[in-house]
Amino acid sequence: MPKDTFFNLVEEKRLKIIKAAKAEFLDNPLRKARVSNIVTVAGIPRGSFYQYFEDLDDLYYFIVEEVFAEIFNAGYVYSEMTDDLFEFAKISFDFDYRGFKKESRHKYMTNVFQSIAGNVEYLEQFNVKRIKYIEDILDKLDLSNIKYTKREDHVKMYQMIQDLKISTIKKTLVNNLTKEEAFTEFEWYLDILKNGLLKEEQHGEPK
Amino acid sequence: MPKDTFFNLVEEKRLKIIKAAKAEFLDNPLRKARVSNIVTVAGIPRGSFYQYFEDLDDLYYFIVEEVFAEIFNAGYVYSEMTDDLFEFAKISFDFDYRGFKKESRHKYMTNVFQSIAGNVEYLEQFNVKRIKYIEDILDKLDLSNIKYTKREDHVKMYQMIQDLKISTIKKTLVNNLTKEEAFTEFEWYLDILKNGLLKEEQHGEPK
DNA sequence: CTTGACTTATGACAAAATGTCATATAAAAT
DNA sequence: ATTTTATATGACATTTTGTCATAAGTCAAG
Repeated sequence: MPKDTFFNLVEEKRLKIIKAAKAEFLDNPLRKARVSNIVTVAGIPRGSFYQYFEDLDDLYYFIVEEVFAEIFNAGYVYSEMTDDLFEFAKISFDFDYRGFKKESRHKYMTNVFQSIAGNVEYLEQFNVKRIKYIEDILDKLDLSNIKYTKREDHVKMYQMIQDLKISTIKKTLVNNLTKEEAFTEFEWYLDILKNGLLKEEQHGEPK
Repeated sequence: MPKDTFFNLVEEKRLKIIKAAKAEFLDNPLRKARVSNIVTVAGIPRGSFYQYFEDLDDLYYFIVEEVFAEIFNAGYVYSEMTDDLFEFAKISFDFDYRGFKKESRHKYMTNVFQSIAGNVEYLEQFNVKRIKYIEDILDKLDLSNIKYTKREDHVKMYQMIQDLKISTIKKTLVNNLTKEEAFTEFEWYLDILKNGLLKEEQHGEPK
């Protein structure tokens, strides 16, 4: 977490630093980002940087927080548009997809994923927020057509959809899929989630 | 790719370098790994390092390759044990899970995921190998109980299972689940894949 | 066995980057 | 006004990287 000194700064200066940092992280994964570039662009002395932040990681995760907050907020907005789980999945897929494709966001988020994917400590605390978010969204959806009824099952189910969304988006990036292809793919996944892989006559009972 | 010079080295020296590198990558994500540590531990002059490798990344991805090759090979072995898709999924989940829990592997793989997760170029070339692997495995399985019949659908289906496996393992790490909990969770996912989320009377036709 | 072409080894070094610290400045409190 | 507290600053020691000129080794051909 940035130090108090940083939060005490006049807004203008604080925003200038954030802007410079975002620019640096947009161009580089954490591994290649440099304090020296940020202070130059922000026009602050090097010493000040270390008055505000523990180190580069400190600033980095602070900014990642901000971006996820934006994403969550967008989710809340979209959850007002439908109460059908799968419809919501598609709408938010659309939003996430476009967010990723907007050049600025896409490169940035790619770098974000790279940098946080294996940071277990960070993931741990992020997970708490994520579950809170999921529960909020679930409250707004009508799940009467779902065969599972426990809250924890619903959370897992939602996470499953979320994972598929992310992996579809990743695949889109890796394989350079068009928007239509990405959508078709995602809908294919949703279809399996709805109806299962097995032929109908083979279906067993849920546990 | 390491330079020819590296591959021309006498085996002993080559292995010493690989060993030192693995130790360094075990302790640190790529971001924190240092050439200086590796050369010290391996007992080679700094200049030599740059005779063998382009830079640290070069060595890193070379070693990652080796680890994935091991994982794939294990998959081939396990695919001899059953021809049922879901049974195979469970067996390989068990293997992957244990691999991750073996302290040495777990920390290492965590770092690996962190470092490659967002490297689109690397993922791109890795993806080709992955699909080759998936197709090999699919050939050994009996898929007559699956409602989808196209090869490309089978590949997607397999990737889906694979993604769930990985995300379950990640969740295990983040939430410190026991082996039993991890298994229950993974089986819950498989159940959805088999039978779907919707109540039976709501099932639609596959497209 | 010697010459020459090619490959490998080595560590000194310039350049880049980090994090610290003593000192200067400003702001707030008494 | 004076003291205390918070902030600003850039020089500096330290760490790390990647390069390069030179030394040493290998090996085939004459």
